[in-house]
Amino acid sequence: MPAAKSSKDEAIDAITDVFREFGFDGASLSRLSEASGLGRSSLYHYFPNGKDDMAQAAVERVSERASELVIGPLRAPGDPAMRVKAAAGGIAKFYEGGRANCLVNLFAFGEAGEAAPGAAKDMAAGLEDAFCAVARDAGFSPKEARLKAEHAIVEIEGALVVSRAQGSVAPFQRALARLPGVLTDR
Amino acid sequence: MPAAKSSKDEAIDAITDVFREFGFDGASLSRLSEASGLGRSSLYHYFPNGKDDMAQAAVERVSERASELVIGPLRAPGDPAMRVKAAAGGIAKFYEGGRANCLVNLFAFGEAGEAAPGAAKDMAAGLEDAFCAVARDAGFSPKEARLKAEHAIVEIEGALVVSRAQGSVAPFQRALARLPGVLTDR
DNA sequence: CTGGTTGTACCGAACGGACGGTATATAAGC
DNA sequence: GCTTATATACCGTCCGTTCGGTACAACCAG
Repeated sequence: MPAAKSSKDEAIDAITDVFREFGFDGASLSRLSEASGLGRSSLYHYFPNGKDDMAQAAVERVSERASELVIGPLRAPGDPAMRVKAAAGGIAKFYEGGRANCLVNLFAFGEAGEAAPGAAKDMAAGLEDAFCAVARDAGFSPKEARLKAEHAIVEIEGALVVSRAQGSVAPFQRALARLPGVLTDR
Repeated sequence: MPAAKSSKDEAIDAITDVFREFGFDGASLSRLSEASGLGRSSLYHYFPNGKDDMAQAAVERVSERASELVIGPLRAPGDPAMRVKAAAGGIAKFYEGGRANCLVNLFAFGEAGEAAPGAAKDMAAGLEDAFCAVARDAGFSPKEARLKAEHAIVEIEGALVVSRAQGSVAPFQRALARLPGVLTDR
């Protein structure tokens, strides 16, 4: 099967972009409809529970990309520092070089139900686990590795906030450059 | 002057809390009215330009607190590392131990005009300048100090995001503990 | 092959309600 | 009486959601 993208599939891509740009509240049905090319009621055909369903689909889509781009490289064999460097490249792609926002941050506010923020949190937890495993491979104790993984997530989330506030991706790029040190240096 | 708090002054406190909890879009006039104890008309009496005025007042209020609690200690005389430790205590208070959110992050989304996000950005810039000065006192070049200051802001913003997502202030507390190292260690 | 049924994809219009904001009137303080 | 402050009622707009309905393909009975 050549995977012939369904129109729902394409809609999810568009919807995801809207959520990442405007957050949950800011992603109005009008915007979602326009971006996806589907009428309001068509959206409800695919997502019977409305915005919450759409947000959840967006998180799932984003989680898949995170798995491919970031967690994959982290789990690959090889030198931990090199794996982190590869993952940093994936992170840059994932966040469009620092221009895109993180759903974990975005869905923490607004009227989103429980499902989407929970799923976003799960995705972050998966990422932290992968960071943690790399730190352990670099020789750190489980406790140390867990802290280093948390530190890495903090740097990424913070860099996204700062980059967005300043309108420049430079802080994000610098944070990515720090990442190998954060995770593998004593 | 015993500063006899005006009713507008008290309203700003309440309004600020609402913005910090719900963000710009989430801070509806109903919520702002209820929290401040002022009717709609009174709010518009004090803030003729509506929500944008209120948001700007909130940023100003918050900036004052940041000056007292964080920038003040950073500018005090003494050992740089000690000054950072004192400032970390101020930051903890400022963010209610990690429970409160940062307006720089919150106002970067939603329908806020230009003024409030701009003012929030200015506050962050002031904070970064103060961090930068400490790093220079610790012996770093202007360029190095600037990067360290940015790094410090990144850690704080990121820690707030992670703490909020996880519903625990522990990541924030750990980031604060890292702060002296970030700013003064070679 | 045909006519009818069923299911899927999709749409525009409309709903009730909440939104940010305004107008007018009343009341209190100097 | 004038300014300041607050209440009531209302405005138009947009929100998320639902409704009624169309277009079309697939299936199935005769």
